[in-house]
Amino acid sequence: MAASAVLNGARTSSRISAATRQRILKAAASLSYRPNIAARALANRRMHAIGVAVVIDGVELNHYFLEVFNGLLEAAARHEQNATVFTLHDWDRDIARLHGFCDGRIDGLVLLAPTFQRDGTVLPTHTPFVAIHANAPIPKVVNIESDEERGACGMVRHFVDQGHRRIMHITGPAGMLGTERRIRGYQRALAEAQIPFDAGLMIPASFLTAGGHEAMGGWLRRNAGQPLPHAIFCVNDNVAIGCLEALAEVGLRVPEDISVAGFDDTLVARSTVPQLTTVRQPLRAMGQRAVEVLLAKIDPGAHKDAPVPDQNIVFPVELVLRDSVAPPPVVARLVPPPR
Amino acid sequence: MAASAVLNGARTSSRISAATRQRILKAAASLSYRPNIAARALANRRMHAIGVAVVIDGVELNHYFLEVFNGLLEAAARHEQNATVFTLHDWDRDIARLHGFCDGRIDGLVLLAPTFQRDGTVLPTHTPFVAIHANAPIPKVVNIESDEERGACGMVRHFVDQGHRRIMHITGPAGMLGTERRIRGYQRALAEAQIPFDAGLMIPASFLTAGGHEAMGGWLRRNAGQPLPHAIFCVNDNVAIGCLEALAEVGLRVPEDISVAGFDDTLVARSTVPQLTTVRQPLRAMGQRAVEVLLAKIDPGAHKDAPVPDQNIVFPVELVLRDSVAPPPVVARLVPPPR
DNA sequence: CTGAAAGCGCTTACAG
DNA sequence: CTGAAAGCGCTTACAG
Repeated sequence: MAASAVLNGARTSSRISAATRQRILKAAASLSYRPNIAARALANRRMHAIGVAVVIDGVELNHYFLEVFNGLLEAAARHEQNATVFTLHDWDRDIARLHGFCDGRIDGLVLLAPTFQRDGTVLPTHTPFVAIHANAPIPKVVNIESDEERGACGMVRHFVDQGHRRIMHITGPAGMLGTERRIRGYQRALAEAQIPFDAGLMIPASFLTAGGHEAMGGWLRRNAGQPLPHAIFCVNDNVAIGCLEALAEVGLRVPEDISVAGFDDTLVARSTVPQLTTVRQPLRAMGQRAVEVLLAKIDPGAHKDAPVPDQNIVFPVELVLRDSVAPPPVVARLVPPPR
Repeated sequence: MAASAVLNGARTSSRISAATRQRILKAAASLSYRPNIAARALANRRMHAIGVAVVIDGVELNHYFLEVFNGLLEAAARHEQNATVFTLHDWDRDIARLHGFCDGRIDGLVLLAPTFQRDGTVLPTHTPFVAIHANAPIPKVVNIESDEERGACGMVRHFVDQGHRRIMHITGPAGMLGTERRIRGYQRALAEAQIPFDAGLMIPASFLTAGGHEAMGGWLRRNAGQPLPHAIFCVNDNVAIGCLEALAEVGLRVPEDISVAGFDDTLVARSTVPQLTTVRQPLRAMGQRAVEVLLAKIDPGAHKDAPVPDQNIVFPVELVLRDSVAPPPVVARLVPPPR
């Protein structure tokens, strides 16, 4: 008991005499004592570890994940928590594995961009959860999101301010909340500018670079000789990069011939040529906040200053103006023939 | 005892009658029993978790980490292990934290690109380790590396085959093994081609995109009007991207005016314009192998088919030829003035 | 085939 | 101020 009290610092109120304290410290040092975390966890019911569940397919660099994950790791380290990663293949199919993770090895779990399709998914009880970018509300789980509609609307407004009228939108997969919110923002900005919505200028992709490449490349092939859009708003930075690739393949210059914008402001947005104008989501801060909310949920007593919010947390977004957007060319361009 | 035997499958040899087996199974189901991992770990001395220690500064996207980490996660999942990430700031300063991690929460630890500078660093005993891309030998720790010197040599040979003679090398930080091995390969290929080594064509950078950008940008500014190199071999893909940025800033085209190659073949190498010619290290496979070696070290009995090797594991590298290398221009170029 | 018992290494009332 | 004791939820000889 005395050893436990001394070695754990002032966590307990019992008073230990200086003499025995020294005796214990010396013994611990000479034995190079290290507490066993499993035993401590068993007694405490606290692992000081949080889990992060995420779908990683490994096909393409997931910059989104890396940014959020960095934030999670930072916040976890700051609060002396470990972070353990659970990779899933599919949110619905792997729901059983999710239950398996909640066997005491973690104190709480961050669901990173969960897309449960089945209604009434039963999450493990007794394990606190928090979600980031959840695709649909999850009962009793706070979701951390950003004001994507406003971001999309702001970017399209920026296009309009630059003089663009024929504005294309490369969307994400159908049925995704992020996809829908961007479309709403896109349409709202068009309506404000009294630009009629043209369904032919909205083409679906995935969230991947390859998807953006295919979507844009295909459209260019099908529309050779037709008027080129003035500007393209892409559902995220990866898709924007794929779009840049497809445009480069037919010899179009960005932003001289056509403007392109992304969404997210992952670190790649700065390493494209030209650097990408995009909508910044504070992904790292969102990851940090997720950890803080989760810890408050795990131990409300220790986090009275920052209690668990009773509704979703919406982070603001901001436009990041770089080099991939410029006023449209004076002479309207046509789609060049495939090379 | 019976419950444990039944619920753990055939792990033990004791025979349980079908009747009690059913009774146990039914009870477990009706209670929706989940074993507590901490208690199991305490009894077993096995957490079924491996740790990954890595320095992440968070300033720049670490594609290298993401690739290796993906391999680690895949292999860990395949062997039913969790992977928990420990982020360090500095290998030497955080050695105490490293000891702290070895408190039973993990069964073994992967050191990802450790750079211990102090000699005789004392790693925790009783915890199995494996290293990837260690900067120096660590006693009793298998290191997983690749044949970087051969890769560097091969890439510079490729330059020579294309007709390049003035070949620049943007190196990594001094004192790093990876830096030195690439320099050795670079110099060997030059010697083979009887191209005299020119110290003015070897400029140091970091491992980061910003480092490549600065190094190349600075050199171009200092050498305006001088002959331009034919080709540039960069210490890794990130640096190559920074180099591409700096070249674009002064209006140089790759590969028409100058050729550029990277090293690693991280996924970004395919998303630059032009796509990057580079040396492929099988980073994902190296991550996977690290897990396998570690598991064999943790439990040699269960891995008799793949015992722990008694020396370092060296993966082969290969040249990946994309679009950033071409024969040099017919008319020699000069370094353009800064814009 | 079955189950009582000890032990894994901690923490925490609780009684001196 | 101090320390014996029970308990966290498992596993594993061991004795019936």
